Amino acid sequence: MMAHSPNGLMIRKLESIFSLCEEERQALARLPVQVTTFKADQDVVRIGDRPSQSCLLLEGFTCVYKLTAEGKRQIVAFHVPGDIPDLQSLHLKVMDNSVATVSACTLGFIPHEALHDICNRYPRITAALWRETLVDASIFREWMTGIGRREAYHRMAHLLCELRVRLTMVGLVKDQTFDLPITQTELADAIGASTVHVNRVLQELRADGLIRSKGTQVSILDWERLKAVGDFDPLYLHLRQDGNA
Amino acid sequence: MMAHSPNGLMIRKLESIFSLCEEERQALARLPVQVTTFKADQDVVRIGDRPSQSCLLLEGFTCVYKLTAEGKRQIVAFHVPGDIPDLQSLHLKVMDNSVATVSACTLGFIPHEALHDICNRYPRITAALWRETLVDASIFREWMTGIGRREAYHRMAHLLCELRVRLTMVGLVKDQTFDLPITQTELADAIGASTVHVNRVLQELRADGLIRSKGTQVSILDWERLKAVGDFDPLYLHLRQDGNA
DNA sequence: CGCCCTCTTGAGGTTACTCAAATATGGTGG
DNA sequence: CCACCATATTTGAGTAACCTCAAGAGGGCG
Repeated sequence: MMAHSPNGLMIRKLESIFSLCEEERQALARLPVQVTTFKADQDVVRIGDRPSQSCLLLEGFTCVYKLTAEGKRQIVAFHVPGDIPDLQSLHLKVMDNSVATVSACTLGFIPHEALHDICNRYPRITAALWRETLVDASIFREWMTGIGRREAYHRMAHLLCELRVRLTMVGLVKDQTFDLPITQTELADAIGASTVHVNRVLQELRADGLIRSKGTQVSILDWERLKAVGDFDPLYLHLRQDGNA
Repeated sequence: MMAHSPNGLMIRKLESIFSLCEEERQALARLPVQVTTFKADQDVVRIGDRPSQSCLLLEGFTCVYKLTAEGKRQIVAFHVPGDIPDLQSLHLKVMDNSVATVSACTLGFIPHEALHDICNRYPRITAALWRETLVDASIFREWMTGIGRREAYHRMAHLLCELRVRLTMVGLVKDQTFDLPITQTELADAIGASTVHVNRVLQELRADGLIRSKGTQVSILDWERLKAVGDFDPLYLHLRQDGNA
């Protein structure tokens, strides 16, 4: 659907943060990226692993999750094309979470060595990657606030708002509609609710005329009201321009 | 109680991650730090602010919090001496959360300019500070997992485990006892529960012989069982040595 | 001594969970 | 193209965890 050159996706992303000079752009283009495809529901890295590479998501959706001793799962993040789900492993040797595909995915693996190399040479690229991890952290804070202090109905609206904005940034939203190949069980694990409750909350959002869904396609029928219901303020995404276009 | 030189605290912290060379140590010692004291319950920075400095916590406890539209508060992090609660503002211009003191505090403010300067000159210091923000993010993930998937009784045990380990790292635990000047309302905002429920959960932890408290002093009576109840694995804190000494 | 803040207790109500089963959907092979 | 299977969604009913409201009991400080 997109992502011709894996490096191109990354370059475009960094360009949205600051203007790269020619030298930086070429250094990024030279990064060795090993492209691999995954089926849905496969672990990419697991808690306890010590990866020697990070993965750039080129196509599809991934999630970051943790399990409790009781075997319950919490999804702490979804990632969309252009994101680097395990960038943290560049500086934290042992994974404290797992990363799995949600849909079929194309991933580009970049050796840590190459990333360290480019960071040592180009401080602005270091800053941009650091910034990426800071935005991830900001999203964690926002999700935590939702899980701790908002009801499930509002959390679901909030999540849909966030996905709509992030997918817009990478050109995956058309006519207020985007593909969301995420099951209700996965949505439940993300918002900290049961599958049954997510089902009821989604029905309520549909009944209230906020969204519509056909298969994996989700359409937002009333963006302003959905934002209001979700208590959604895109500030925490730290976008250049806000994604309301 | 500690922290003679503000810079000393930071140097000791970074030394626990990697060995600084003399030049790096001196550069850190030269960082301009403006020391200020705060009373309890005061905002240090607010959501929406665009700080030109970051603050190093020298004494006391601070928290990071967000508010929902309904006016409910979620505390997403506590910080202990040696932490830099708003280090993120070095690369994210607008604050997406507020930072407040929980107890009376001493803070050292360091201009972003000086931090950028030292980062440009010493890539290993950049890496260490980046790593700090990654550990913060790891803690967010763990808290989110707790709030989403563990019951309040277990979350409270988990939080006490975490504070015990982090305070041990900075020498603030003696005989399984530490000072915890955090009200039950604040604990409630941190674990995503009501004050009433926190009160009952604490009583249960005491009745179960896991902890004891006198005023703001908390003693851990059975570390192994508290860890088990809290489903606590210190992996996510990414310590050099585990804090079980 | 009295005030304010925090902690504690009780009671009733709500959100959301679990268990269980039925229905729909989508992909696959005959 | 259809039958079949696995997976996902939907529904119902009973239950548990937790919340809100309200009021009383410390406890530290001016």
